[in-house]
Amino acid sequence: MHILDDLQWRGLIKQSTDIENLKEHLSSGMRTIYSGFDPTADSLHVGHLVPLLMLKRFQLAGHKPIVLVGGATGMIGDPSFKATERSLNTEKTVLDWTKKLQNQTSAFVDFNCGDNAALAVNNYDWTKSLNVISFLRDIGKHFSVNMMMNRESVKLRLERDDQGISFTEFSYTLLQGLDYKELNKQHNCTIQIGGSDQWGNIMSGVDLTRRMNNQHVHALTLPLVTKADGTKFGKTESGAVWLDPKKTSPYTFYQFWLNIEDVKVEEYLKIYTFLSHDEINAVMKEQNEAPHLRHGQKTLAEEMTRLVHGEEALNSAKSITEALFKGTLTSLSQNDIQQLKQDGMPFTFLEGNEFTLLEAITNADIAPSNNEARKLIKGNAIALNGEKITDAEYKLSKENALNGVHILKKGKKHWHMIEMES
RNA sequence: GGGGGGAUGCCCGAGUGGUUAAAGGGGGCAGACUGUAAAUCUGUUGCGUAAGCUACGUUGGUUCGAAUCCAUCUCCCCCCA
Repeated sequence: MHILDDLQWRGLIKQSTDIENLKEHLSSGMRTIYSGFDPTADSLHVGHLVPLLMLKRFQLAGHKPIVLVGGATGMIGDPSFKATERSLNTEKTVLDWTKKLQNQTSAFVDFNCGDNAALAVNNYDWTKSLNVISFLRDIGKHFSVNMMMNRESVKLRLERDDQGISFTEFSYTLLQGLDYKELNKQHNCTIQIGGSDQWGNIMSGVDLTRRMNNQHVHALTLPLVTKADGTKFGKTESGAVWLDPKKTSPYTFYQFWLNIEDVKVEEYLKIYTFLSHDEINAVMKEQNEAPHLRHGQKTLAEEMTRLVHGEEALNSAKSITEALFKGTLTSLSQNDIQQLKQDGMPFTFLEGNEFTLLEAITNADIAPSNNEARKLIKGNAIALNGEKITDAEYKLSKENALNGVHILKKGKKHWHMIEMES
């Protein structure tokens, strides 16, 4: 099967330059393909995973991926579809984040497989020595401001009467355009992929490469992944779902996928996993026959957790899930509890040997204030060691603990372990 | 350089001297139903047990009383040059 047909089946193609041409281009040799990631935070999140895994898909199909981390573009800020101007991060921050993203991205493609081994680059390398005059003369001359202003991606910023756009952000697309042109020159890169919001920036590169390198290169964008309600995918109540286990624990990560809405399971299996068509069809057959068993969600959660955090972390995540949602808390052994703690269940140690429920909740940061904690307790939202408690003054001590700890549950699925002095 | 508009709670947004901890919507959280799903319905959403305290860009002022009036500063937007 041609890689493009597979991608099409997975719903991974949104827009592209002449698709027949691109298909032929991919069939007729090993191609070099790139995608860029700007350091806008100290970790990637599940949204970044789509293009990153796409690079991997191309690598598996025999092509050579380049993972670009935007040390330079990250200094400027991409205005595409952003409603407001962003404040600039300091040079030190960007540098720090750049390093972190470089480490993260390298886990998803193979840098050691011969001819089509992946390459990691940083656009800071070819922009740092650029001087203003040559940038404006050599690069800037190829861009029409009229055209740039017509871009859908900056329309919001040009039309809203309470928002503007700085020259800094407006110029962003020139830098990204330059990246493509450079990678084409240095590595004969002929395909760039990115989210559909990147179409404009990618086209800047396609145009610039044609003008400066006299090369016709390709562009391919991926659809924006959304939730069932149409909003952006990858957010939970506590923010983005990060790939960094220190920011989003493997257990939380696993749970995130396990909680996917039914109507989205098939879509995400196709977009995010490397399961074959047959495997996905088989999973969905089971899912549709018995949706309440959530075989689809389970498969998705397993595949993703294994991919991002590894087999061991997956097993931990599964065992916590098992203990919390299947068994009864009172049956947990001392060992199980140690395991839960190790596997990343939120944990707080309290100094003292007796606390009211209210104190325990606020001290463990389960609620931001006493007021909030009271509301939760009154609202029947708190369970202690498996039993609902509605008395804020209920006393927690060593005596009524489970093997030395208290396990608090807020709502349906937020757990917290509390240990106190003996 | 000149002229005009604006800054309100997580976000959008109403409010133009007291009944405003601040309408409405979104989002969040929680409850019911369920399958750790979706949809729906309900409650809640500054801090404080409470009295009360702190809040409407900054600082100061007018007033018995200000998010609302005046001055100042900061920032943003639009138009003209």
